[in-house]
Amino acid sequence: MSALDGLEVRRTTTAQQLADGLSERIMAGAFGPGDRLRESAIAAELGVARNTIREAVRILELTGLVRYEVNRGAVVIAPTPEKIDALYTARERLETAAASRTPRPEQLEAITRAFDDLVDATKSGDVQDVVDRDLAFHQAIVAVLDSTRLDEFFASLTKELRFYLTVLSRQETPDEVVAQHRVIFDAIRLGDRERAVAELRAHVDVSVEQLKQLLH
Amino acid sequence: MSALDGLEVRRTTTAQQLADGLSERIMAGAFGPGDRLRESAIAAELGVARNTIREAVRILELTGLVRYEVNRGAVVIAPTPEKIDALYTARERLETAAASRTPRPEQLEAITRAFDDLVDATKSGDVQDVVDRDLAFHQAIVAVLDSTRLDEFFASLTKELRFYLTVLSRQETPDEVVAQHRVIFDAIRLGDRERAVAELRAHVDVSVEQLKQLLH
DNA sequence: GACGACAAACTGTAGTACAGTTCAACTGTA
DNA sequence: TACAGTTGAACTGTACTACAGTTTGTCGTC
Repeated sequence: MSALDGLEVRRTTTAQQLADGLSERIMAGAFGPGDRLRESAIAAELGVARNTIREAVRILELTGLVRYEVNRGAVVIAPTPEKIDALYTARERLETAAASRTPRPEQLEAITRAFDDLVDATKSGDVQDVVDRDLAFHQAIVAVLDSTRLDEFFASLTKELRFYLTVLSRQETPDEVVAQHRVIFDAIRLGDRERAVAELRAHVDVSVEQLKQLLH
Repeated sequence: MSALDGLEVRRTTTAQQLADGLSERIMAGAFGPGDRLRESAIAAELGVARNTIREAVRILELTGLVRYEVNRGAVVIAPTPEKIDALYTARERLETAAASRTPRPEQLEAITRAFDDLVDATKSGDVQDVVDRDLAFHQAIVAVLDSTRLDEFFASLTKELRFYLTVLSRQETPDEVVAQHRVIFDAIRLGDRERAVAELRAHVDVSVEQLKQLLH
């Protein structure tokens, strides 16, 4: 332990900080799906140059939260049934692939912790927290694949999904959430991979249908 | 069929075109791994403004070919043993997940076509072409997962990989290439999923070792 | 040969300018 | 009233200039 542990200079650019900040705001719903990010307005409000904002938004594009349209600038992504399907299909493939593997002890522990956290969260009743724990549980499952690249990719899917969930403010009873995840968790814990895969598949099917209904 | 089919206006920005062009050059080896992309030099040479180049490079970042370092600008990604491992692990997980599924007839046809193309390419002796067909074959396998998002993700891995392969100009006899892929293809064609998975795994192992040796 | 000062090259950011595009409000017409 | 065409404000895409702060290579010194 050095005396300088934790000390760190501000090794980041203005554009990066802006991107992080904007990302947060978008996730919190400050900009709705389909909204345009107007460069001059943001630049003026935050007191930075327009090209810096432009760069920040390009960084934001990396995370998938906005996309560029020619002559319209950055637009916050909006959920469509097709996008929801594509998102959940990818999730389902990754999670079932993970569930077909035998987790290492520490991976099983991580999944167990994630499940316990989820149960706790449902008791507290904080909807946003439940969503986060829910997604964290699934991330822990994917981690069994032992691939950082896939972890990252899944995290980006999760980020998109979390955004959709936020803006759609899904309503689900905590008991349902726990029940659905418990069967998955039990199957994994008991090493019943076939059932884990089947339950995951069913869980994803239910979720995608619920979500698509919210879009009317 | 409309009378205007295929008619399209040039709906793209300068920055996007620059990004495409730069991507091509990098892939072709005009910039080696670890090289910096100097903004003013490129801007001057191409007769565009520096901020346009900056934007183009941010777009490039999306494809994963370069990454930004604070105060050093854009740097072409360089292969390290860890990166190679991470790349191949992700590939292996996706491909084996795909190989555990039963392909639909048209997917099997696509795989067959890809394999035939690969065989043809080895006969012609064009190394770059062989690499392309090789990767296309694997992409066809991943397509069995039926997920556009995963297809895209795999394509991005492929792009990185192809770049590494190009700069390392791997040498392998065409016969070896065909033989390795034939066992995989045969297993898939015959519906022997277990063997397909095993052969894919072995193939990836061999490739990653070869590639890591090239890095010394 | 290691060290440190110095200079050159470059990035990060600000700010201004302007042509071209989008979009919504307005206008005239059937 | 419905609709086509026009107009103008708002905004994007791009260029150019400027400068502080950082990195890096070089050169002289110990």
